[in-house]
Amino acid sequence: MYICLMYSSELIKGTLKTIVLNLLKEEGRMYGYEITQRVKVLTEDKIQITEGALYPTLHALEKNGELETEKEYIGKRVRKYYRLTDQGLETANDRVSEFSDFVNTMKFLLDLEPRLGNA
Amino acid sequence: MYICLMYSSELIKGTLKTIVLNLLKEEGRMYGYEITQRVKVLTEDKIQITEGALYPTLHALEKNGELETEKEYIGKRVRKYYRLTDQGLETANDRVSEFSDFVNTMKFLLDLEPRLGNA
DNA sequence: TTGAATACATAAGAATCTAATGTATATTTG
DNA sequence: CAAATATACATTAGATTCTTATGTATTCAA
Repeated sequence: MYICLMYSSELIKGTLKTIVLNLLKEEGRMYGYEITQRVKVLTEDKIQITEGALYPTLHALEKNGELETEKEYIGKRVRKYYRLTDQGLETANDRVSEFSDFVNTMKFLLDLEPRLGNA
Repeated sequence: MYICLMYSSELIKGTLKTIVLNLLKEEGRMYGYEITQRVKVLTEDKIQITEGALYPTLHALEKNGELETEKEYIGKRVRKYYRLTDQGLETANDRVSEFSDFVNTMKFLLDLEPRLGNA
């Protein structure tokens, strides 16, 4: 019996943007460190986003116009909150749809279940 | 409405080994070019494995003892058939289980459906 | 007061893929 | 029958994305 404590990084690759965009869609706004902790808790430690992976991704999404930021000071410590732009919301929806479609195709390919109708 | 002709390469990354190992598990033996064509047909062109991605992966899996090969000549043209070793079969099963588990976690995380019991 | 947690950031290197290129044989089509 | 397409292997430069490590600084708990 196969028990998985944490997914291979290989498997998670490429889903980081999808996860981040969707979390921001649900939560409204979040800051980086908060995202890493939220994902860790929600996935029972199976997906652990490192800061070295997250921050460059957030910066890239912001540069690309999907996210906008506002800084807040908690005492002397700065916190950078991210929220979706209109374009970011579109991208979030597209990414989740694409992932859902992809999973459907993969399940068919891996013979896990018959293909559902999503042509 | 979101229509997807082909998944972003980002999303597919990391699933190549899983796909290859599982196909070989189902088919017994296949050669490289055959794998690319089979995946293309089975996924209705949504996943297209390039040879530049496939051959290095096959070589790595062979080097790692997951696959073994036999050459066959079709006329003058060589064909390299791959099949799973015992270890490769184990890996294939693990990879598919891991993917299935991962999808379950992702669906919960993306709020697509409640988490199923696979702790 | 010292270690852990919070919170940001970057950077070198690894892994994996894309796109291009190369070689050669076989088949189809005009 | 010549030319284009398909079959079948392979490698390589470059891009992307991630891991691991490091750096800075504040806040909180022991």
